[in-house]
Amino acid sequence: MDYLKLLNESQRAAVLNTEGPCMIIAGAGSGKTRVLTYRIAHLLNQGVDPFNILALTFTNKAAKEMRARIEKVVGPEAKNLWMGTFHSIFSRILRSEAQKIGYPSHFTIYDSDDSKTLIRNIVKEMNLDDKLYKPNMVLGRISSAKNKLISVAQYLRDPAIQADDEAALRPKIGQIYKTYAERCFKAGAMDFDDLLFNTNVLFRDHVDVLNKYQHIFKYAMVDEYQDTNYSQYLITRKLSAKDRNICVVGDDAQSIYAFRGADISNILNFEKDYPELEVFKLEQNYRSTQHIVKAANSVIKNNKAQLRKSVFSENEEGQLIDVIKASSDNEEGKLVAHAIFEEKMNHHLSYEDFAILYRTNAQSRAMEEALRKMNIKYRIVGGLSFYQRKEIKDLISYLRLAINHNDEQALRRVINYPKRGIGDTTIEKLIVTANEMNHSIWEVVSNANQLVGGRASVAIQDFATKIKSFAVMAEQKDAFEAATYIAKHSGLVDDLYSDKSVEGLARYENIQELLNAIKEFVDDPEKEDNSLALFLQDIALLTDSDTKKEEEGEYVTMMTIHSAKGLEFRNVFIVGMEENLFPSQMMLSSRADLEEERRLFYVAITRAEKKLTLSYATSRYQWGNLRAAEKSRFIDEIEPTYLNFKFGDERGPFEKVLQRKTPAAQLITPARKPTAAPSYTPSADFTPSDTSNLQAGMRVEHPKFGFGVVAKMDTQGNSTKAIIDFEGVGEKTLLLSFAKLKIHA
DNA sequence: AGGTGTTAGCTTTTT
DNA sequence: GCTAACACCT
Repeated sequence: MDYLKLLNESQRAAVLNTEGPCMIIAGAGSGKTRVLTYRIAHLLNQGVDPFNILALTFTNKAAKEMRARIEKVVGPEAKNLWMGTFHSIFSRILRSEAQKIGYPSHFTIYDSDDSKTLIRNIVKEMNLDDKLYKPNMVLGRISSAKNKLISVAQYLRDPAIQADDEAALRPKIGQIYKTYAERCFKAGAMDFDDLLFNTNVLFRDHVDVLNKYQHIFKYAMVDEYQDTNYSQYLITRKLSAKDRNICVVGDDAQSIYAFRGADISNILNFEKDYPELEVFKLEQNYRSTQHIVKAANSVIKNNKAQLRKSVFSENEEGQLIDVIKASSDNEEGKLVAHAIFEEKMNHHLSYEDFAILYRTNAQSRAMEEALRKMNIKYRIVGGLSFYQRKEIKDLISYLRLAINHNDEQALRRVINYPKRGIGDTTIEKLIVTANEMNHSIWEVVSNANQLVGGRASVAIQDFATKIKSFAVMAEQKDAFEAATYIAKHSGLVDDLYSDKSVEGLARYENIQELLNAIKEFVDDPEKEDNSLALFLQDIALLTDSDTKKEEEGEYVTMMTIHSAKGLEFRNVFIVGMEENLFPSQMMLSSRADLEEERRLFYVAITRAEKKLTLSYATSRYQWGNLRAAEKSRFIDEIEPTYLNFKFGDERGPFEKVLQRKTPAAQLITPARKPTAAPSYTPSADFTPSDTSNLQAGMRVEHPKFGFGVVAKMDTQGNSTKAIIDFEGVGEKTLLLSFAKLKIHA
């Protein structure tokens, strides 16, 4: 196969330039993956050993695809490449070197749920205000510190950081970081950021290890380089310091992960680190029509911060970009569904040719409903992954605990599920004891006979024995046998099986599905290690898009724009083109944020090959409330010559209810204000009234919210809700059968 | 200790 | 419109 003939001049030059540092600036649709693929194939054909090539991607999917493509060119050799995400490659390396930095080789990887619960627990233990120290916020702060390689000690020492936290009225974040890190370490657990952070620690403190991997990775390639953070940048720099054969591929216009610590200056740093650098630019877009490419260019030129680059297309001019205006999110769904159906019929397409992209996962619902009504099959990428489901997490927690007894989050999850008489107070006690003695919780649990008195002691000892027996199974049997055994003997299967409700049945089936997945893993002939430990390692870094199997048949694909990066579809619909949604409200505060949002739009546009459609609605449900919406500024940034406006029903539900003289104030809930302390103190003699005859307009008193007026009553079946506008608090929806209300004449 | 129902808070995006 | 924590009851 003469792949060199399949490349244009600049692509070929990039492929042939295998020695020394190299940067490929690749515009959208310019054949970047193709270049990377052939570059690796070329290296292999020149006799480079696949074991000496490291290729880092951003998603498992991208890695898998690339490996498959290389395999087509060079054959099974491709299997031996070091190819994967930063997180998966370096967790693999960390496993084999774990002892050097004080971790067990079977360390657990905490997902963000684990991290957040742990932070929530710590905040509570430290008696801090959980309104101020929200897990998301605290974790974000810790995460960005780790991505910049700021250790706990440095964090506490740094006056600028401390001043920041104090100014934000959150001076204890450093302390939380400290406790969080200690607890993770004691639990033998690393979170996502630790995988990169600790890789840096490993390479910094163990030169021999660094040398070893420098020697292994003679050639390194990094895809989506614009999305790397400092921690990742430093890893690649260190690894390629010896041979300097590093090639990075990126497009600053598609940098959309700054929120996760990605730093565009890594590209600039790169030029400084390697003055002998060769730069290649891929500017011809082979994917999209001229209209689409030009529209994308007209959008991105509104950004100030960008590298010089001009993407062009020599494809057909193509159709104009349709803009659909709908009156509500439901109508938007309907119009999009119809448009898809028509396009498919008119052009004899498959549903596989269509993708619906949105800014937030929550937007998928309206689309789903509309597609279902039209009998159009769809598939959703992202959102809640299979491994995030409760019952799955429960079983996984048992498995994790069998492999790593110190895994605190797993232990807390299952120590009393199914119920075995170890209640909250007992668990509380265990934790306090563990913290006092500077032990992991497991150490307290497994020595319960000496450390814990009372009735619960026996239950705890039973639990410990059980876990130990699971560990034995995990060691002696393959993953499937061990997992099946654990599922049964933990009592989890019985518990689910006894629940005969529809949901209970679904949960039971999910457990079956997980066991099937483990069976598949065990049966894979290419795996030489079938252990449970390896299975857990494999799934810890999987995302939803990696999990879903390709189903039979034709499906419209739905996903967020972030997960669409790197993909292409013949017809693309970008929905929810509204102010405060896209661009997101949270990104309007700074120029940099807005520019990232604009790059995101650029990414979305350039996913389309032949036809692009944008849509927006003038009203939309958000958190169960109807809210007015406005056309996104991004639509106006596209040069109008490329646009074709279409309008749906001008008067949608929003306008209609408005005309039915319902006060607008009731329909449009203003953005949530910072909770102002209500100036109400309950009267001592508060006695609830009989509320069975409560009606709109009545004045009532609530022990917590104070005085208010009933705005609306809402009866559904046998439950009645009252929507009450409380003074100084705002609207609350209360279930009448439970709310304590006193009626004032 | 355990179960039930209530309520707050939330959504930006992902490894 | 959903989830996870909380409060109250048995």
